[in-house]
Amino acid sequence: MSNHLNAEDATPEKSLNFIEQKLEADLAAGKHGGRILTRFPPEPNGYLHIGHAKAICVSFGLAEKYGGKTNLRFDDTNPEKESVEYVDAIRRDVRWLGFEWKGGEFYTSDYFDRLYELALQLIDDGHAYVDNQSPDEIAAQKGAPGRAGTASPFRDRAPAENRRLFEEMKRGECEEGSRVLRAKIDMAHDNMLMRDPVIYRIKFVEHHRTGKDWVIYPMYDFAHGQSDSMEQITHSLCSLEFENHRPLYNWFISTLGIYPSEQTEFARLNLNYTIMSKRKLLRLVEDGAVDGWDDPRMPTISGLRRRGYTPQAIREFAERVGVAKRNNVIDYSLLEWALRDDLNRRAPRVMAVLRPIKLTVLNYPEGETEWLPTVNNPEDEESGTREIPFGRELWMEAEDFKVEANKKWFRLAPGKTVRLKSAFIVEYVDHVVDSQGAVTEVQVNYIPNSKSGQDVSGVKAKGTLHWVEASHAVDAEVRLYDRLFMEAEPEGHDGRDYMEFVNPDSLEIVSGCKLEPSLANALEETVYQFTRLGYFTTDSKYSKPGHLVFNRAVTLKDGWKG
RNA sequence: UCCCCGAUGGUGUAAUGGUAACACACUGGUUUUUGGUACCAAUAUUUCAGGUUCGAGUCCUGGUCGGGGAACCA
Repeated sequence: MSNHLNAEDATPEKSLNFIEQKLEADLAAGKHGGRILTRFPPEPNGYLHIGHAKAICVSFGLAEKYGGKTNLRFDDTNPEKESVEYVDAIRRDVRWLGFEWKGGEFYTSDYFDRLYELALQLIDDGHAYVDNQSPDEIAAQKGAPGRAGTASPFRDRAPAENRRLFEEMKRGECEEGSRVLRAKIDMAHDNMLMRDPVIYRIKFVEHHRTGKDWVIYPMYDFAHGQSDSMEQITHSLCSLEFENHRPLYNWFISTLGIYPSEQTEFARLNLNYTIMSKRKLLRLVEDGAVDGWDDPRMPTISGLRRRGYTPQAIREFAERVGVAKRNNVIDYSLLEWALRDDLNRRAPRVMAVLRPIKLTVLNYPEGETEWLPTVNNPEDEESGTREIPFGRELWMEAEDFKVEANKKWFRLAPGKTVRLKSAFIVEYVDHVVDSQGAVTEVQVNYIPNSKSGQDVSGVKAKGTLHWVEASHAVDAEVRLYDRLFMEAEPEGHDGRDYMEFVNPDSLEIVSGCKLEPSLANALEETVYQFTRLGYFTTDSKYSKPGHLVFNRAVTLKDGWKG
């Protein structure tokens, strides 16, 4: 191994994850003719979530890295739970993440004819049989881990009879549940999945693509590997839960003698304080615990998008999470870090006051306004400047004033002096309290020669506050979010339903917020930094020109331990 | 009870028989017209017991712990 201690420009070789290592080895060995073709195969029975985002980044990202392509394939073999709404949402989300399915768009349902032929081939070769037993009977004969199963009385039917019976199933001549087609493998196999798995079942259910054409549908195990094979997928990457399915995957491919796609499993993403199961997310939607699949608190891609997350942040997050075979639970803070890191560099800074109280500059002339220049983003020279109005009547954040404050308090309080961001230094004069004892107004004097950028006052102000000039302010509603679940692992409590842990305070709607005037024309899909408050974007569902609604994507990191 | 997989700081991920590293989080400091950012520093790691080897996180054996596995779901 070489080492580059003395080479200053030596970029450290980034180590490869185990799949990259396999890909490089396969490429070097000339496997698959040096071709890389992966696939992303969601079932259209729900919206994609952050866990899928990782899978997408892995399958699409790896193919991209090694000059290959990726297919998008909808694994639509169970018409009961699937719909075109989900198909459309999935296409939109993958594209939004920045990936194109250059290998093509496919549907397992497109292969129903071919799959049927393969089933016949299995039957003719004596590798499959029609079983007339009930689900309960079949289950009972499965045996148990460590205990062999027993053969179905129909296991040794002749191929010709099996073919006739299976054709009857296809023609819709049998009742649902009356027959299934089973692969004939080994009822004593250590892997329960190899104990003559059911591969076709009867369902008189209309399919969102094939309509009423079919009344028999292939099971996952009979459809997935063969679909991979038909598309000549070289590397079929999936999550660890399918490890037990790999022997079956390979059995069908070798028994059928079709293209040898290969399955490799990696650990799926788990995030704390949320859940990652389409079925469970669906329940949140159906029970009205959230405002749809794209509720900004949802870990769905569409929810994150509505919340203000960027594709870049999600992809960086997936990159940081890594690819390995060990089960993991990622800290939610890593996701937030990725967002802040991205937005810090790109988000325009603006000023907004969420919980306004009056800030009156006593020594500033009444009715006068001046426009002060301010930078759009200190991290980005090219973002330029804009002007914001300043006057006698301002709004300030209620929590930036305290009647009694100690030395560590940098904000406004009796005796304190602060800088108003991009404007002047002001010093406390007085404050007004209402009958409840709440402060409604703070009065200050400004120091005229302390103007931002040309400060010759010599006055030091420890703190800097955001503010908005009152006469030009724009009203808005702002939605603040907290984690959806109060428990780090809402699914990890035996005997307790995850719905019990839904955080009742995960949404806070704040109205009467005051924004600087430029925000009247806030752009959709632009995420702004509200100075000192966090990153916000207009809500795609509720925000309208006359009624602005902003979502807070994430707060700024708060280093103040006051 | 049987099969498969895994185990490295708080959380992830690397080290491919040769000095256990990187990121996030946490803590402290410097800079700062965002208590942000940036920068610096500090804390903290190989599941256990044997074995092979000059040398083991890595290989072998066994244990322990964790995950997955019996659906006419995917």
